[in-house]
Amino acid sequence: MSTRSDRKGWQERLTAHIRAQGGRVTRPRLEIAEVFFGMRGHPGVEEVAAAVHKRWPGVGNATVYRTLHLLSDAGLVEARQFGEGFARYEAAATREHHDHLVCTACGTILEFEDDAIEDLQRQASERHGFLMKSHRMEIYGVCSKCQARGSDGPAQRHARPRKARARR
Amino acid sequence: MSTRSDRKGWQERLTAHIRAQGGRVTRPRLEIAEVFFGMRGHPGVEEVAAAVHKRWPGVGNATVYRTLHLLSDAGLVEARQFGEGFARYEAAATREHHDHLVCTACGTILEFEDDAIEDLQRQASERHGFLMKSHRMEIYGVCSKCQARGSDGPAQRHARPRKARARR
DNA sequence: CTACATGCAAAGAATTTGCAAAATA
DNA sequence: TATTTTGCAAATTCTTTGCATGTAG
Repeated sequence: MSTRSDRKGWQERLTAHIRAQGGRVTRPRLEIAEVFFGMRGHPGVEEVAAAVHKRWPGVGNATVYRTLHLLSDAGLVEARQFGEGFARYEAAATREHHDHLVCTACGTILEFEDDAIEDLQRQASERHGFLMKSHRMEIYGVCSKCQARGSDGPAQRHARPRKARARR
Repeated sequence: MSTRSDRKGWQERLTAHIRAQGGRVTRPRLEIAEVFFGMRGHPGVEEVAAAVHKRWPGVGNATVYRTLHLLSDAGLVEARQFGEGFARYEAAATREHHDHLVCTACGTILEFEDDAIEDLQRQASERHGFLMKSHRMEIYGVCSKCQARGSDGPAQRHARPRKARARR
């Protein structure tokens, strides 16, 4: 059953959300959403903005930030923090809930779900009197490809953030 | 057994680490470590700096940042990201491993450990061919006190970061 | 027409870095 | 004394905001 926001419905869902707030369904908003939902992976704002500019030059970065927030408010998108010092976004509610496996060597991010862990998290919350609202979990390690390739090396995530490739 | 870095050993461990790098055991470094290990909770750099200044005015913030990194390299401290847009630190290796329960109403951070979850995380990693190096998990919700007090409200963590109380 | 949205540039916040002066070994 | 550190301020990086102009409804 149902809290679906798959590749089809974002248009209507977004329009509904905007109208509900007395807002306006504008060209840039639709363009940015269009591009975002066409992307794979967990792009950062910068990546989204670049993709948008490729198809619709003239759209300002501030609007990309603002629209991503809008999509987040609409529940169509979720912000993630992988400890890199900037936010990454992903389409929301693709599945019930999922966590991430982040390869510290190549940066690949795999998604996975585990109901047993979900249950234990809920139990742990209750054990401490918490009313669980949400949770996040990331496992950092080396993916099979990098293990085979023997590259345990670079792309240090975790710990000391804000240093990932500079780009200005 | 033994990867202990409790209230006693940080002095020697830090000194050893510094000397091993051909570095110097300086006044500010010891002062900052002293203050940090005397603090409770998961202070952000700002809080650490404030506490340091109270006892040793004249220490620059840059040095606090640099020393916290040093402590991290020495394995005495761990950086955490609770999605607030800034890093929090905690003394490392107090226990085997633990996760966090973050109250979205009052900001309290509780620690807990759960071996069963640890096991499942390892299993999930293996299932996807990952060599797990580390992992982090946070549960966001409302703590018992806030539930009783009926405050589900403010202190929005998660999602839209970088907006938490401004202080300059 | 009128309120909301956009773009641009400036403002902010957290963190890093350059450099001359200070301190350690 | 030779280097490493420190402090301060300036620079960076990501994100938010102010404001004049553009535009959906």
